Amino acid sequence: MAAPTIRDIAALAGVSPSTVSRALAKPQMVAQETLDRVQQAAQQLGYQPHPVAQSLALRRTGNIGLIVPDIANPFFAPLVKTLQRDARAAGYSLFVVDTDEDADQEWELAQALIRQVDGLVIASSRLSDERIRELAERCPTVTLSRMVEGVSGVATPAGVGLTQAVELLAALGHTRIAWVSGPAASLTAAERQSSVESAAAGNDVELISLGPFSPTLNAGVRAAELVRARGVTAVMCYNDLIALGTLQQLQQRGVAVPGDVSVVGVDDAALAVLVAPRLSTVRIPICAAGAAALGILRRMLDGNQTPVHQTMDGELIVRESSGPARSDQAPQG
Amino acid sequence: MAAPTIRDIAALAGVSPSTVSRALAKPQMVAQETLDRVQQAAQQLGYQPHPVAQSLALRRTGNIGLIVPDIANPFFAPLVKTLQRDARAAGYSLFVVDTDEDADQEWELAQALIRQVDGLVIASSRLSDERIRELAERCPTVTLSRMVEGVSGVATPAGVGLTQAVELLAALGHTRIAWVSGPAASLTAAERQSSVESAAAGNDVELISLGPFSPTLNAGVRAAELVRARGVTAVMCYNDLIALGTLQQLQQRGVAVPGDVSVVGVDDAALAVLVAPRLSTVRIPICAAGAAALGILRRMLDGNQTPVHQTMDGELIVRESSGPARSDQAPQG
DNA sequence: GTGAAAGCGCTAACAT
DNA sequence: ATGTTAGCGCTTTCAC
Repeated sequence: MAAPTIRDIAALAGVSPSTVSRALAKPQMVAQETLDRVQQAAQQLGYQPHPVAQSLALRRTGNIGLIVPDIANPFFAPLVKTLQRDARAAGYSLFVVDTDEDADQEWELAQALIRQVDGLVIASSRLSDERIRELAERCPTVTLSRMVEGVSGVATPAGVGLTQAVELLAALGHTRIAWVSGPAASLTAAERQSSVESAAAGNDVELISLGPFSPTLNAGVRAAELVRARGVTAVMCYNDLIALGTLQQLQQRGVAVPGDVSVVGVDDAALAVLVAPRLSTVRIPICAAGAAALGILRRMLDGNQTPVHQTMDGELIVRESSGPARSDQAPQG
Repeated sequence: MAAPTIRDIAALAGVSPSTVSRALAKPQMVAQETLDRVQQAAQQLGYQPHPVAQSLALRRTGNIGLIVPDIANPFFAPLVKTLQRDARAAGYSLFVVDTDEDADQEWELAQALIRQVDGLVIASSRLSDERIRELAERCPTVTLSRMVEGVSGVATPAGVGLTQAVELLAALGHTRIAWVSGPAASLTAAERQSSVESAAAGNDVELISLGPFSPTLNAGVRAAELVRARGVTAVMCYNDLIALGTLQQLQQRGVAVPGDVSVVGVDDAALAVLVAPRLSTVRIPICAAGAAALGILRRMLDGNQTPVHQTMDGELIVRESSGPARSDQAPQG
């Protein structure tokens, strides 16, 4: 019943435990004949190496950790999936941790995680630069959608795409645009907001900032009411979830999209094409960026110590939720 | 730079390593004064116990494993999230593994996982009963949305809700209904199909079975075309993802939902309320069932060995994607 | 109440 | 090419 150990198979094969270890890990270091005996014994006993013991001896867990704010967010879910696959292909297991978008919890979890993994990918962290640096000192780390000086990272700024979005809306005749901002604690949110602000300024559009909002559907529903009250003809949202909630609620209220108001999101989550009208959005290449982050991490684990920074810009995907501004718009106060 | 060990803090506190271990794990077993010294030393050095070493010594990892077919599936994502939270609250970490809906990979991953966790929750497994039993023998296991004799599990059959759905559609005048079936390899798919079949038989409705289809949006898009060709007035789908794909594609093709055809899914994923019309669907209480499974698992880890079986039925949630059958429907061959 | 010693299952020098 | 020894960091008898 108890799982067989390396000693059991050593006994059965009539060799020493270390020979078994060698035979299994480095077959070419042992005589063919011994190899056969060992393999046969292992086979016979159904031997499986004990990863915990290996970890302790090797000082290497074979795990890599991934910290995300919200696994259930359709933006992060595909990231988790690709990273798990990529990690596995590289011989690692992925240990995923969901922080519930809470900085303190993120810190706690990271602390715990750090000892059980060989490296860390931290996506959209809410941690301060100092704390991230502290983690990075104790464990090879690469940040995703966040850049910290001295720590490897892959940034995925939405700025380019957001500017494209503002330009598009301006070209379509929108002069007053609402911006539904993200969580106050999120750096990404701050970044996106300032991108939109400067794009608006540069395109002569008046920007009405609403929020902060948590990055959820429900928040979007709430946002929709505020948007309606402001009488804008277009609304840009911190992310697709908010945008979809807004979109849905606007329609519920009889506001036509894009007839009465245009809606633009950020992320290009899978559901963006699922709603009617399909959502125009700034696509963030999160999976590609995640893969890049993993690549950097692997290089670090192979000894390359110098921090690497990389940037992958988002771009606007125009779909049906954006259109020309209503010309018969009610006058504003 | 290297993390402090128990010996470092022992040295600093002027006691032996074993005392440190006791002080940290069982404070009441050491003198108050020693306790203080140890705690202070630990504090000072920023000591964090090494979970891998603890695991090896304690023969207990503090992890529980969760195997899901697809993390990115909006049906499973919330499950992962709740389980992670619940597990953490109970002092465990959750190790999640995505099998990509592949039985072989599931087997491989399970094998690897089993040694790194104290217990296993397997959701919607594609494994054979024998293999699940084999896993259960080696590691406390509870199945979710699947029942295997001799292994604890929480079932979430859709049968009740599917029957309600067929009854509803029949009452609304639908006499020919399409069933878009799930993956051939999935037991859940087989179960649901037979539930629908008997409900159809019992309600005098003709059932057109289509498929198998993979449980994805894209599959639903394909299914929509088949559905159209069959000239039915209602379609029930293996899950919400397929249903949403179908819904979307039908509308794209100018087929009104529910005016021309009614659409019903299974799961009640978060997006079901996000599309227009909102999707009528059989709600599967997956999070509650997951929590129950975790509860059972914890009891097993606390020594309770006898297998527990539990069932949580799905129920129909009626929304706007289902309505009366068209009366002017084209005659069928 | 505390320390010494053994051991969790494996790997890695170091001998031979 | 193989066995012996020591050790990864922690816990736990077993003495004292």
